[in-house]
Amino acid sequence: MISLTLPEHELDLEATLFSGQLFRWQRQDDGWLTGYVGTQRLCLRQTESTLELAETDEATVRHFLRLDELALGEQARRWSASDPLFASAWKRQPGLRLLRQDPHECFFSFLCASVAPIARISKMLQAVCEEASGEPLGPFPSLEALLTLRESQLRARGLGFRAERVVAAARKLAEKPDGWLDSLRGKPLAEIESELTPFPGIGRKIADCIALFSLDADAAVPVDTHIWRIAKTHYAPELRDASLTPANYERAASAFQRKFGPYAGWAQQTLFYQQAVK
DNA sequence: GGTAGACCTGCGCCG
DNA sequence: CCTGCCAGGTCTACT
Repeated sequence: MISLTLPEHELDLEATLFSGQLFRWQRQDDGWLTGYVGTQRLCLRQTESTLELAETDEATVRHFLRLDELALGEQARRWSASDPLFASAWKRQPGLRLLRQDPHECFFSFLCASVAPIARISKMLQAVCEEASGEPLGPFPSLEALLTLRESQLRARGLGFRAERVVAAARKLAEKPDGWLDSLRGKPLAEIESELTPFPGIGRKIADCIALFSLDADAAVPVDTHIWRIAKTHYAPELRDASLTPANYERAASAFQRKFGPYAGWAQQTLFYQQAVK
């Protein structure tokens, strides 16, 4: 087993894993948390400023948690100094990081996420895994396995109108070259959005979730109903009586990006958490 | 460019 | 116990 010591407020593992970025991690006995990044199983536990790893190599964990890429504590101090709303959200819940997920799982996770609470998203994804691979809690099924799924089968498992989208999106993804989704990592956000939104069931919000949570687009701000409300009341008051049209989505996201800069997506996650999860 | 409806379902929630 | 509404949106048909 490996132990890492982290600076204070650099990571709150539990809050991070259950902040609605991903939906299939499990709480085990003794405080261990387990989940997959691609086919690799991770087993993590945090006690105060110590992070313990089991069954897992350190490099994989650092890459997944993005530990060496952003000194979150310092960044949060600067954001707190310039914004009272962020300051209060961070004070209540420091250490909320963004993770680097497997784009494949992230793609299908957020395809299932529209108008569903987190508990239901988890349940739907577990059903998808069980139907495609027989293992509800195993690694996320490959595209080949997902291609065997039928809409009727997924509807019977509670996916609702998302069932058709999952089947159609998998088919469309299969037409792309191998590794296409991974190759989007690091591309400009606008390019990622224009590549993803043609997929059935993927609009701008879900494209931004995939970009932010798995493709390193740190400035992406997925404007859901909660972030929209925060934008209207705090960062873009001129939108107070507006509705969430595509043009206003852009204005809201831009307001966050002006306020928080190239890592606006990270700030957004802390604000979102206070509003929607906790 | 913007508005209105439809679309599945729930260890759901409130009255 | 039951109706009605809401939940991390997207898409389509209209104005």
